Amino acid sequence: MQTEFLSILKKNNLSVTESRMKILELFAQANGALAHNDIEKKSKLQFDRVTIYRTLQTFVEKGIIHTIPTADNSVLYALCKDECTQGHHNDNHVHFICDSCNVTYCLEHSNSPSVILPKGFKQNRVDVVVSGICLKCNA
Amino acid sequence: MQTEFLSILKKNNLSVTESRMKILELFAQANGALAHNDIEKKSKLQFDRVTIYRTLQTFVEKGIIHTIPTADNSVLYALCKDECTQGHHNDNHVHFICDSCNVTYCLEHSNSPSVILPKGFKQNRVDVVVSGICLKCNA
DNA sequence: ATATTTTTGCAACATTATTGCATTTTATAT
DNA sequence: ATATAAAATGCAATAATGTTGCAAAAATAT
Repeated sequence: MQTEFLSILKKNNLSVTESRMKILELFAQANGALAHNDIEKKSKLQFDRVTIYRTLQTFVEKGIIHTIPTADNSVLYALCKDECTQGHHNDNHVHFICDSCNVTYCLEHSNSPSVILPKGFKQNRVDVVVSGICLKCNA
Repeated sequence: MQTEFLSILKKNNLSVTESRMKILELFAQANGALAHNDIEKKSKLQFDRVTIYRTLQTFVEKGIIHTIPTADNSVLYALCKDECTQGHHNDNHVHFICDSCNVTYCLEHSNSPSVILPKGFKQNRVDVVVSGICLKCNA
């Protein structure tokens, strides 16, 4: 596990630091997406707020994590799959937010459906966010 | 126009106040969605920031406007169509954010495609946000 | 082992959002 | 039309969130 995080950082030409390793670990442990605040709580007093902001920003730039749009103003982040590279995210999958437990899932195997746009509109990227009740809460 | 705003408020059992009328007007004038901050700027010094927060919140609750998810942390609001009622939004349409001019459109006639979820997940609502180049910027 | 580069923590600051309460405005009942 | 009740507003205080510069510390390269 640790070695996996290590190779992620190496692969992206990032220095291996305690905070980066820890934050990668938190994402791996989480069964869903994390907000900045979640990370802050889970790593209580371990490192500065600013470090978390900067780490998340770096990870997004490098294509290690991606942001998930939400209707409220919270910014969520989740681990990207291998196909993501710097400057190009391949997060063309559906995100699911559970109304009950509030966990956000990346549904890797539900590809975003294509949308028919009016004439003159050129599509660049599509985000699909479904909300409802997740597998666990439904049981 | 004024009478329309008035009936919207009446219909929702809301007192008719200057700020509410003005904010409805701003939404009607805008060719896209508005952020809290847009409203604050456009109504400079007319009313308090807090009033804007509260008005937006009330409008969302009543189903007069709806929020639009965005990948950055900004919260956008747009007028709902008639089918929306208190507690139930019917904003089942695609939102389009122009990467160039940053205007957000509600594409009323592009219905959100249905998404196939994994077993056990129950769908409640779908938000589709497409980004790209809009009609005006494309010309 | 040392020099260079990068990251971190701290402090200060900016922006965005929330709450309580007194005042004002709007709606209601006479 | 006026008095009363109900609701909305503005202000102040506070909280939460996000950003920047810079010195100290840690990681990498030589």
